[in-house]
Amino acid sequence: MSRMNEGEAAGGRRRQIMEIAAQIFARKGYRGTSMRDIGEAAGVLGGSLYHHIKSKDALFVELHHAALDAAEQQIAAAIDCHDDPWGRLEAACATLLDIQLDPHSLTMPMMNDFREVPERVRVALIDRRDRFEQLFRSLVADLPLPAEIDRSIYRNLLLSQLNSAADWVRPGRMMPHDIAAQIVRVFRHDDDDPPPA
Amino acid sequence: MSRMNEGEAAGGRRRQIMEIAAQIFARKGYRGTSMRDIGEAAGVLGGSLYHHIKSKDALFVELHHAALDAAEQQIAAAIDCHDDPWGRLEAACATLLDIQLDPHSLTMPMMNDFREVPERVRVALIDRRDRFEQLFRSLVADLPLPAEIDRSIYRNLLLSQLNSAADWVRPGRMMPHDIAAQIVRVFRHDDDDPPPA
DNA sequence: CCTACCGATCGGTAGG
DNA sequence: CCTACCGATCGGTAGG
Repeated sequence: MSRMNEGEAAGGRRRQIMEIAAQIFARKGYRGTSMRDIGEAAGVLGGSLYHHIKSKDALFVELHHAALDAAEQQIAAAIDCHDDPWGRLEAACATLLDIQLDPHSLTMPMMNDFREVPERVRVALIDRRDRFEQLFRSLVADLPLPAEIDRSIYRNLLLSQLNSAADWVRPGRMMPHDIAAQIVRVFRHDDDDPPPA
Repeated sequence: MSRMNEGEAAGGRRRQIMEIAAQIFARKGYRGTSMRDIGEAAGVLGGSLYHHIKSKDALFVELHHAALDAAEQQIAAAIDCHDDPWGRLEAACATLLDIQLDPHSLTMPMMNDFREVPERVRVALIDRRDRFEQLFRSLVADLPLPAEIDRSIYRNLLLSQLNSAADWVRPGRMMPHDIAAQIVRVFRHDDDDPPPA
């Protein structure tokens, strides 16, 4: 029993640190977060963190990858509940917004500012994000869009929308699902009924 | 004549430094840009810049304000050429994208990452940006949108779209005006002809 | 997990 | 505009 507690404490400790780090990164950005900040929030000195992690870079990349892994799973599950292409898109948007706007989700909101991250970190982040975006590539491919809309631009517009939502949404004033519904309302254009004048 | 050259050199020197700083800030962000970086690009040591500027904070705020001033003027001029609300919106989008995507425009592209900037700087930036966004508030107010679209969300979606365009647009692959046209195509929803089934 | 420290870099200044 | 420097802070390490 005491051995389990020790093991749990050690294993849980690393995860705890990761979650704390994720929240501070999300709030203050990569450069704005010092190892001493993370240590303070975890109740230890900055140097002590290096028994659990290899470097600040590695910590950040690991967090980013874990966040996208979790997001992919949640979105895939949400999509499966719908058959129609617009319903699937709205489910994906709502799930992603849920993640981006939940302050407890210790997840990805740092997905954006690639500019303040070291070069080697940036290539790892971009590579992972590109794979993530494949999911939306197929969602957009299934939409019955009018021919004059470029699907590549359309997908980028939609994704940058979802990524930057955290910058302007006032928490509590509107639910993520309502915002997702509004986004889909704006992005919805059907090709099926061109009124034969 | 030599006195004019001296005066021009001194006045032009400050402007030259501002333009150089703007480009580096735009590329590497506030925290990622050191005064020594700016100095190097200007051909002087970092400390020497302080004869022209008061502080890094003040320099950044001044650049931000000047960029928004210029953008407001250009957009206002572009809008004046159009009478129909959608044409005015597209002209505004095209002008703003021109500015955001032009690497020579030494303008605002740092408008976003408010997170890596000191507190007092952030409030100054946000305050100025809010005034800038009034321009789009009136543009959106004039649109004949369907009733089920929330104009407040609509405006925020559009603005975050324009702000983040620089993150995904591959320079040279598509002209800013074409992208603006696509954006307006996606955002265009008319209320005028609800087909009486 | 702490103490004690490293080399590097930062924004900024004095004095010329 | 430079030299020479300041105090602060950074990521990270050795040794216990």
